[in-house]
Parts: sequence; structure tokens; C-alpha cells
Amino acid sequence: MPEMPEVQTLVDALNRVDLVGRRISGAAVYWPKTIAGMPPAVFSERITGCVLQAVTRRGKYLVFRLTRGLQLLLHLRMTGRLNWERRGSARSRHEHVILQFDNDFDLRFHDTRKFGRMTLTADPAAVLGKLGPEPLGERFTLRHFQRMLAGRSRVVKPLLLDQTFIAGLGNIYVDEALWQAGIHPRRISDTLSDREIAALHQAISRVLQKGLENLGTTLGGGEGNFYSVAGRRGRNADALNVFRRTGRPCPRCKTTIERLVVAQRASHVCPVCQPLP
DNA sequence: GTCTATGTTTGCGG
DNA sequence: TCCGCAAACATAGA
Repeated sequence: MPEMPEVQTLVDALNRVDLVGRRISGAAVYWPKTIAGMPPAVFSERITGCVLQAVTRRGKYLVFRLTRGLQLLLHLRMTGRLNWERRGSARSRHEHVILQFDNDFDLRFHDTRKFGRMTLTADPAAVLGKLGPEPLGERFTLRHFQRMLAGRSRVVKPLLLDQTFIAGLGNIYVDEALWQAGIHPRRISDTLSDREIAALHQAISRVLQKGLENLGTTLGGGEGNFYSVAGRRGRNADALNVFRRTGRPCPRCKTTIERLVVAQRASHVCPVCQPLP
């Protein structure tokens, strides 16, 4: 569930604690598969002693820039979370990697479903280079979006979920953007009119900005949900118009919202606002 | 207790 | 190239 606004919320929260500038004094890995590309022992050895220089984001990846020319890339997948805790507090059974810092605090990766991945690399472009543009970046203009769509004939929802097409959107914000733009998720990309492309471009930036303002979307109260550092919930769930609102009235026209599956993903639409020609 | 769905990504086969 | 499907796992909710 962490999509761009949730990851950015986490990055912002990490930048408000005493983390950047600290030296990593040790690392412990409790679930080896969380570490991609190298054995956990090598990971721990290489990262220990590095100083954290910056925490940023690219797409849905958290990017930790370290000394020694290294970067730690973290993808939260479905249920990844980060806890910033004083060393010595009890480890929860879902905390799979613990980075210890020289101020006696730990950055702990908590991941109930264990799909999240950490990559320690000197060549981050090998992972990040494939990503499409940032949807709130300067380069993502309407003209650019039109060019990106030109000549491709793909179902629009899976296209928007494709991180090499555009980086950072997931199921929630795609459903919301398509509703806002009045576009059915099964529409084919090269049948969109200029007006629809413009509406979609604007809708993408609106739903993401709203998500950021609200510090992310936290649905329900489960373990695997989005929580920022210190367990803070996002409040964007209240701002959702269609996502997980099957059977309730469309905020625009009061028609009952329907759930369908598109590209194996649950999708939520207003059949009147988002007609399929 | 049992069964189904789940917000992400990758890799396979057609 | 594109699509559908399965898998990586654990939990919530019916």
C-alpha cells in the first residue's frame, strides 16, 4: 500500500528526527531475503561505519545516501514500515532488519508480509534507472504525458501502474485519479481524447497532492497498513472518493460505486462518471 | 476453524 | 510488446 505520498511522508518524517549525519554502528538481519543481492553478513559488514548523508525518494523507493559511495534503496512493497526507536526496546516479530546508529537509536524495518526489499549498492541507477518520470516532477508536463501516451495501445489502468511508465502510482491513487478524470480503467490508452489526457494529467497531480497533504492513506487498523514513523496514521482515507467504497454513492452523481477486476487488481468505478464506450 | 482477498513487483508462458 | 497468471508471505475479515 505505500505509494508515492506514503513513501514521501515517511521520508519527511525521517528527516525530522536525528538520523541524517549519524553513523551506522551495526546492522542485524533477521530475515535474509529482505536483503537483495548479497548475503546478510556482507550487507552488515559493508553498511557498518557508513554515515547517512541524505534520505530521499524516487518512485516508491526510499533512498538512503551513505558515505563510501553507497546507497541503500528500500522498497516497502505491500506492508513495509519503518520504526525509529531507542536501542534496547523489544524487537517485534515483524522487524526484519535493524540498523543501529551512533546516537543509540535504531532504524527498524517492519514488514508483516516480508515482500519488502533492501538493496545496498554503489550503482543505484541499475535499480532506479528504469523508473518513469515523477508524477509531481517538473518534467511531467501535459506535453510530456501526451508524448508518453502517443502510439501506445494499452489498457489504461495497468499502464498507470507500470512503474517504468510513471513512477509512484499504486492501486489507490490510480483508481482515484481515473474517477476524477472520468475515465474507465479498461479504456485503451490511445483512444483517450486530448481533453481526457489533460483531465487525467491534472487528476494524477491532484490526488497525489491531496495524499501528501493528508500524510498518506491508512485504511483500517491492521498490522500491514501504512503508518509513518512513530506509528502515525495518514488521514487521506477520508478523502477517497471510490477506492474501497463499493456499494456507496458516487460523490459526484450518487450512482452506486462498483468493484471490478482489471489486470488482476481490484478496481472501483462510478459506472456513470466513468463510462466504457 | 476455514476460506478468501490483499494496497506490489517480478518472471513465466502464450 | 503485451497480457494473464502465479508467486513471494501474513493477516484481516467473512
